[in-house]
Amino acid sequence: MLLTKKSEYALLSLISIAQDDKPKNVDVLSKELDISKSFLAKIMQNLAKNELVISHRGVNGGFTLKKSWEEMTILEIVEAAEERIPMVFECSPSLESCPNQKAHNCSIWPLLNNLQVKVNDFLKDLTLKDLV
Amino acid sequence: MLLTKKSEYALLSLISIAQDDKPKNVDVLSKELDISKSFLAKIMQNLAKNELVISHRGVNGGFTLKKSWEEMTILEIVEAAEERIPMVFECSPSLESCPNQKAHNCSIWPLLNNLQVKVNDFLKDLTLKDLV
DNA sequence: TAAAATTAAGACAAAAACAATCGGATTTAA
DNA sequence: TTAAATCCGATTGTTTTTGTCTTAATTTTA
Repeated sequence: MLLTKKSEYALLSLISIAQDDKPKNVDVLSKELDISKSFLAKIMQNLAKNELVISHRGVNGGFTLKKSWEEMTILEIVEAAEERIPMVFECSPSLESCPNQKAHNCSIWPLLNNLQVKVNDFLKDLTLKDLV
Repeated sequence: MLLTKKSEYALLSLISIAQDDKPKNVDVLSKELDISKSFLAKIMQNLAKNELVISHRGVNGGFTLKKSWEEMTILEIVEAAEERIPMVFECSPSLESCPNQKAHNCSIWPLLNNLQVKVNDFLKDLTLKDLV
């Protein structure tokens, strides 16, 4: 599977946060989406590290968007949530990612890389706004 | 990851088989590609079940292509090797594949499904011939 | 016909990836 | 000062991936 539940939860959470002006905390989010609270907390930490959301600690804390929704691409959301880009195959992102460095002479690397580029472009050209 | 080693091995094996007129057996293939023999044997069984190759048992046996390489799409190869279509996410192939049947009212399903269709189309429009 | 070569099939297992869970530390508003 | 909230690292359980092993079935050649 190209994406995991981390991406699903990140996208659904951001959509919910984007539609609220006050900080939204993981307790509320996890109940709203009916998902694990601690698991979501870690995902939100990654979104905060990557500057997609601002975390507000303490009482009445939670998360707010750091960028406007039309500036936030699906690719960067997924990349932050998964802590890597979504990969078609281990070697597909670049020549260097081939485990044996044989990609320059590989009969299937061009295929895999072409698809990877298409996937990246698709996710890069859509923003959070397109989902809401 | 969208694809696993099953697809990698299937594609590399078929490319090798396509370039030979005699049946090629898994012992030769696994040495040529430097991969596990029994693992490859199971993948080849799936390709045979899906009528992409013909298996020849006994002495001087092995596998030959069942269709011409320009008729064999990458999608059907991958589908046979993985025993399912490569999925963007668990729900992306269709409305029915949403575990909760909530896809018709889901804010991210259209995104996931759109990408799934793009991936399918990409793999469907390429054939084994394009790799050789 | 017998032996050798090969695929077929299924049970089993190790390793990696995925999906959480938990506990304690830190920060902040009231 | 206390309750509410995030932060962070360690750990655990489950599922998927990537094989291994064994036995059976089939085919060819000698």
